[in-house]
Amino acid sequence: MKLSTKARYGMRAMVDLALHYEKGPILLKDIAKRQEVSMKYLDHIISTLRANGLIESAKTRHSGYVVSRAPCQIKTYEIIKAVEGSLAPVDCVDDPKICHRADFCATLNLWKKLKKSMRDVLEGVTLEDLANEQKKIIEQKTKGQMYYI
Amino acid sequence: MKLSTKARYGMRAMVDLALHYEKGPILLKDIAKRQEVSMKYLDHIISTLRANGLIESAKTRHSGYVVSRAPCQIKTYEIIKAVEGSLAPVDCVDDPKICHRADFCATLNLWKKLKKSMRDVLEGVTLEDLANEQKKIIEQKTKGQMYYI
DNA sequence: AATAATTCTACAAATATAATAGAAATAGTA
DNA sequence: TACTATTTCTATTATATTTGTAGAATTATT
Repeated sequence: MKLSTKARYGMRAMVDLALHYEKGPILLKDIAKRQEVSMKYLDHIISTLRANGLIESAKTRHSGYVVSRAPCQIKTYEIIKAVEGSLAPVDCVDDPKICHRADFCATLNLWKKLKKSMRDVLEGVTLEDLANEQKKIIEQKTKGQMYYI
Repeated sequence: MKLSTKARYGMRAMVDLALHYEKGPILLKDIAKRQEVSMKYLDHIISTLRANGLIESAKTRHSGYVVSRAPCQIKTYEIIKAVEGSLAPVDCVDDPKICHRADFCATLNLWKKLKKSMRDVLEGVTLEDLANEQKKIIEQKTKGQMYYI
C-alpha cells in the first residue's frame, strides 16, 4: 500500500513547477537537479503529467515546462490520478465484474470507503496549497541561508 | 497503491471467522474452500494474524481457529496493520530520518494526511460491522437459495 | 500407532517497479 | 545552414516485491 516513486517524484516536480510558476518555463534539467531525480526517469514522469494535461512544454522560446493551469486550480488528486492511476485499494472497487464474489462481498464496501477517504483528502488540497506550504517551510528553516530546494 | 492479496484474503478470512464466531473453532481447510484461496497460502496469512494476536488456534480438542476477541472489539485497522504493515503511503511518514529532504518537504504533510484518513476509516469499522453486513447481504441476495459463502 | 490438522522454513515463479540507454524530433542560435 | 540544447519516444535491463508452492516437523485426537 505504498505510493510509487512516480507519485512521489511527480508530486514534487509539480510543486517545483508551481513554485516557479511566475518565472516562466522550467528546464527538466533544473527540476531533476533540485529534486534529486535522474533526468531520464523524470522524463517518464513529466511525460505522463503532460499526457494528462497537467503541464505543458514551452515549445515557443526558451523550452522548458509550465503547469497548464494556475496551481490553485490543480487538485493534488489530479496529480496522483495521473501518475499513480486509480486510488482504488482493490481492483474490484472500480470494476466489480472482475470478481465473481463481488455481489456477496462485505469487504468491498470497506475498500470503497477507503478509496473515498483518500480521494476526499486529495480533492481538498491544491497544488497552490503545497507551494505555499513549501515557501513557508523554506522561510522558516533557512533564515537567509542557502536556498537549496 | 494497491492492497496486497494478503490484506484482501486476510480480511475475508477474518469475516469468515467472525461469521462462525459462536460455532467454535473453524478449520483452515473450510475457510480456504469458502474463500477460494489455497490452504498453503492462507496458512501464511493465518500465521501473521495469529502472530498479531487477532486469532488463536484451538489446540485443545477439535483444532481449528477462532478470533481471539469478540468481533465488536476488533477494528479492521488492526487487521490491515497486521497483514499489510503500516498505512503510510511513503516510508518517510513513519520515519522522516530516512530522507534528508524530509525537513524541507511540503509533500510529506500531504502523505501524512492520507495515512490519517485511511486510519480513521479503518478505526471506525469493526469486524462485527463487516460480519453483520455480510449476514445482511446473504439474507438479501439468497432468498432460501444456496448458501455458498 | 494412525490420522488429521497446524506450524515452520525454504524456495520458485510471476509480476510490477524503477531506472537506464539511445536515438529521433524540435526549436533556438551562431 | 550547421550547431547545440532540449524535448520526446521506444526499447530494454535491473531490481524488488508479491504471490504462491513444497515438504517436513509438530501437535493433538482417535
